[in-house]
Amino acid sequence: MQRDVFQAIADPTRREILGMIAYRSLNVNAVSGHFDITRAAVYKHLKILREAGLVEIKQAGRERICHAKMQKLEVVSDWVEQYRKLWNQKLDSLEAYLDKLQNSGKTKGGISDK
Amino acid sequence: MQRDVFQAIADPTRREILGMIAYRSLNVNAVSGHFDITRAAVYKHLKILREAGLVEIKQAGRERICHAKMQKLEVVSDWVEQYRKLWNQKLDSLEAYLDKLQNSGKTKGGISDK
DNA sequence: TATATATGAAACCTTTTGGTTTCGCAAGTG
DNA sequence: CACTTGCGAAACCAAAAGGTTTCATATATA
Repeated sequence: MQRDVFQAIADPTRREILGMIAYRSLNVNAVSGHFDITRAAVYKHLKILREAGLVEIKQAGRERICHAKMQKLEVVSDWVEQYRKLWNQKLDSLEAYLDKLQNSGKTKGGISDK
Repeated sequence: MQRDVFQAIADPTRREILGMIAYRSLNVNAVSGHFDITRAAVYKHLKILREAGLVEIKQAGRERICHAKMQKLEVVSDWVEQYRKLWNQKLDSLEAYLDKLQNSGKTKGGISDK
């Protein structure tokens, strides 16, 4: 439980599962039917997604319906977006600017002085 | 090479490395110095980040300077943001709406008809 | 030149992943 | 009730991950 969302979405099969059920919940069989791997393997992926909070499974008769909880992706969004300014701007000029900073403030270490 | 960015950022150590060098490039030793694991282990993480295109390493004398290439995160941003509307809106009402859609169009399978 | 620094890479190890088979059980159905 | 469906879980496996130690090599420096 409380598995890392970053790790949960690292696997392409799991991202595909999320895409499948994002707008339309499906039962376990329907999900596994879209893949070439066994139902058991898909079930394991679902378990990992559940542990990350990205999927909830509710019983309906003998079926278990998989619901995507995409709001859990917000932690990923937050992490990525904090760096957006680093690639949204003209990177060349930004890098030139940062290089200047780096060359003027060498005392902090990291890159050894020559 | 051409390693998956999602998998590259799945590891917390690698995300921390990226955070360290995002605004200020560092040499390999400086990066590994911030972790309790061995330099060799950090070097392996750097290798994975490099293979994903998230880090570039340039030689400078006997040092190798690690530069973060955060624009590579855009593929992650794109994937996540396509689902933002699913959690930005009042989810309860959206889900109710989708449930209606689901109950009216049962022919497509997925959830078996009762 | 001898020594110290900064890396790269190989060999080896343990745990985690991603899969497969197999078996058991609960819930609908004929 | 017997049978089919839809799952969940266990046992087992090979490969990948994440680490460690060790060794070789290139670049500075005293």
